[in-house]
Amino acid sequence: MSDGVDQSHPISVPDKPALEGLEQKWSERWSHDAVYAFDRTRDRSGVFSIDTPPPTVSGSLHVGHVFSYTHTDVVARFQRMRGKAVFYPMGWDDNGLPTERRVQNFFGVRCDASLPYDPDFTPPEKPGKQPIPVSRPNFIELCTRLTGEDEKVFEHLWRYLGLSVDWSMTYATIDRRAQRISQLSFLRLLGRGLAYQLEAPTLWDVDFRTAVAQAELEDREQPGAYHKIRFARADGSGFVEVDTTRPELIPACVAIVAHPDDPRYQPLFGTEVITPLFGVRVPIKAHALADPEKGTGAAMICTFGDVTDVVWWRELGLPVRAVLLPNGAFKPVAWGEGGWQSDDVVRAQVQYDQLAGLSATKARVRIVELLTASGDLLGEPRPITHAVKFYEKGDRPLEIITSRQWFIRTMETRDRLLERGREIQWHPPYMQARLENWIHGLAGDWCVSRQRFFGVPFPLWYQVREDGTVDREARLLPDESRLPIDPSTDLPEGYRAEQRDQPGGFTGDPDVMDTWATSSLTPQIAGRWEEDDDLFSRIFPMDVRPQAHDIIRTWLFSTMLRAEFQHGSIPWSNAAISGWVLDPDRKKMSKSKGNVVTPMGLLEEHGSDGVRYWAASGRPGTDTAFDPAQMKVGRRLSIKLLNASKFVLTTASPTGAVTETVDRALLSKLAAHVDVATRELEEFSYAGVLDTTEKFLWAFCDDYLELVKARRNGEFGDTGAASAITGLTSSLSVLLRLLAPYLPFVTEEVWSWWRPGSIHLASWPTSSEVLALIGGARDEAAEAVYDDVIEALAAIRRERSLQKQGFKARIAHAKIGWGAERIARVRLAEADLKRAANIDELEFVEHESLFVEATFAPPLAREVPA
RNA sequence: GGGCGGUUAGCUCAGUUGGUAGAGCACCGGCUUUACACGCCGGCUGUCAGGGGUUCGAGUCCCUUACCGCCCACCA
Repeated sequence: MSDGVDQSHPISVPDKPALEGLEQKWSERWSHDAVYAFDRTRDRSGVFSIDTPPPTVSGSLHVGHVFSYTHTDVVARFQRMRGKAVFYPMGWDDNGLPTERRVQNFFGVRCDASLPYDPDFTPPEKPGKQPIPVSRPNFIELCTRLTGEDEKVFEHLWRYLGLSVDWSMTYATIDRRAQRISQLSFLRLLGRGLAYQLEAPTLWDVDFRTAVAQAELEDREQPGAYHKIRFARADGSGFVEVDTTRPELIPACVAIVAHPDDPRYQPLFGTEVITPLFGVRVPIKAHALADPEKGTGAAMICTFGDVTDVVWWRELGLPVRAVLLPNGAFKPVAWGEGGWQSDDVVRAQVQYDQLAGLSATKARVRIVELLTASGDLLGEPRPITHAVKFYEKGDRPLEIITSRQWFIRTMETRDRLLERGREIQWHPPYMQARLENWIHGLAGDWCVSRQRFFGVPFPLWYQVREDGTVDREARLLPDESRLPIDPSTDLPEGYRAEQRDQPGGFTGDPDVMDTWATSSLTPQIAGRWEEDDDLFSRIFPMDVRPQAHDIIRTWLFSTMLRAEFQHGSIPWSNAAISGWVLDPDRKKMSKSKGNVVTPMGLLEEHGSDGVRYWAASGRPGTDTAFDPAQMKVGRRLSIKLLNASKFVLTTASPTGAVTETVDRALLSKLAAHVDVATRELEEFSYAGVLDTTEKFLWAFCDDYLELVKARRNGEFGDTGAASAITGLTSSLSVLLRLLAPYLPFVTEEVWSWWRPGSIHLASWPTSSEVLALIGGARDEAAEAVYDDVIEALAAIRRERSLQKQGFKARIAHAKIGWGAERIARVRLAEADLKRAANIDELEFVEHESLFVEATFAPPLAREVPA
């Protein structure tokens, strides 16, 4: 054999092999022996690099993680055995809102960015009723502390599952390196004009009080109601009726719009109406986005009720009349001289003051009362259900609020990214459509700033004018060598701490980056871009990005964007998209649905190999049902492997030339299987390979083992025995290595009985290695014999079953009828067949189709020892 | 409304370039057989979602309908 190991290693097979404890035993050994250490001396062509998804540590790991990370690990182990140096880091996504929320609840604190750092702060033992305000640096310390503990739990689970990660290369999305690279990349984009700051209407979560990006939206069906409102025409000639679901935004109304071809409104374009309650004159405008079918065909444009309002506002050149504060409450407004204009400022003030301070929901109730009283609400509100945009982590509908935010230019790069998407090999291929779909639907540049705390700060300051206002154009940028920096504590070059927030001084940018602004740089972070360029050149562009399909629009897309900007290339050559784990009732598994299956419990119950077996049977991109039955099957396969190995290795010598037809056939078939398996694994088709290899192993046990058992034990002489022993041990070695990526624990255990070193560093089997044992080529004649022998054996077994005879019952005389050619073939393995079928005398007769007659020896014969 | 998947045995799913429908689980029957009873042997199970077309021949290719799921859009 050419698996590159010492043949003289002593063999030691346990009496009662078992799976229990293998996870503990081997995960410790692998760690101790650094089996999965990345060899950074290899050049790019000798490396297989993986852009591991960093799991969110503030959530808990669930079955879905075990599922998809197993897929990646199978591929990693395959590539390692193929001889690649596998770059397989683990990252932790500990940055962002989920962590903030967890820290707030866990410690009972609240971040107040205006407070100074308190180096002696310790959180209370138990969180109090009132959250304690802490400074941003203190808050970040608490975040770091909590995520550090979470990460230990995660790492333990991953090791127990058997992920072949190089744990010395772990990163976190909030660690110094991730911060430095995020800030460095941002400054470079800023320098090239690819990042810019703009005051503009932005999607805004009023609870988190932050801007959010298009990619973080989701629609939710919400109850609402159409309110028919009348607007008096300014010339007194009647009313214009408008249906709205947001009557509370009437004070924010800046125009009425209808479709340019709508004959009902054509005569009115260019005229004015007066808003009810507030008496504001607003124009009637024409715009193609207005839908004559909706409501009355005339819509109220407010600043801002939804994203269409923003389009109308921009394209029609309308003024801003914003009423909402960042916390979602109606802001105070002064009407009249120097304030907002109205035909009746006294009334407007009286009406508006009843809304000021209220949330949108409460204001809606109040304004309906006011409109009813004034007679401007026509009829009853008509309840409807409609989709409303939410921040995916939020609880209240998004508002649109004008604020100053950082953006990364994406719109002009869209076509380039579509091309780049076609350079990537997608697994499965149809997932590429998700990316294209998303890119085609992009509505604007990527808003990357968040008004939060636990994230990567924007690395810059602004000058404060002598009048105390901030000059946003007078940016103070740090030297790249200082990164990472926190502008809330670090100082811009040439300034003193006392000048912070003082007239003539400076102030730090208060925002942090969107979590995807950091996550989009995982290849650069893991590969230590601009820190260890030698390493980076050996792993980038990476080989594969494994991820789920729901974050193609966020993580996959943004990573491609950053790689395009930073390197002018794709970030990886393959995208391996995993599906979800579904409940038995076909719903996505989630904690909120009360699926309390913990991964560790599963691993302990079914064994890591059993769980991995289930996971690896899920094909790329395909949602897979959570199925403990499959884990049991995997466990049985593992046990089978232990027992079959025990049988084979109990007599592992002397080996010799593979002379017997049955042995030659098995090896010939195995060689063909190895070729297919290798080709498919190169294409990430791990599930099919597991399926076919499992079937091969099962047939190996049930048929081949039974056929050669007696011969192996020496019943037909030394030559036949040596042939069988070579066939058995060689194919076992190959089968173990084929299964090693899937069942790393049990295969390692068996390997340790007879081979030195780890199976996971052994070479992947090749067909030439196997064929070398039978003269270097497939033996198709032997394979044909084998197929016929198996068919005959099955027929004999069927006959035995029909006669309700146990295996110990000897067949004194058997007659097989079959075609002449097939009889001739079976005769080439007659001795093996007779012994496997427990036949004393075997007679062949020519017959067009296969039949078997069996005369069993009298029951007395059962007592005769074989 | 646009896009993408899916629909095959009671369940979970395979079915490569068209060529007599498969596996595992479940179920039923038999078997203590020196690797394994966590096992072995055997058996039962189908209008391949519906309709139409191409073909000597369609689960497979084309058209169409229905249903399920996901992504996106719609939010007056």
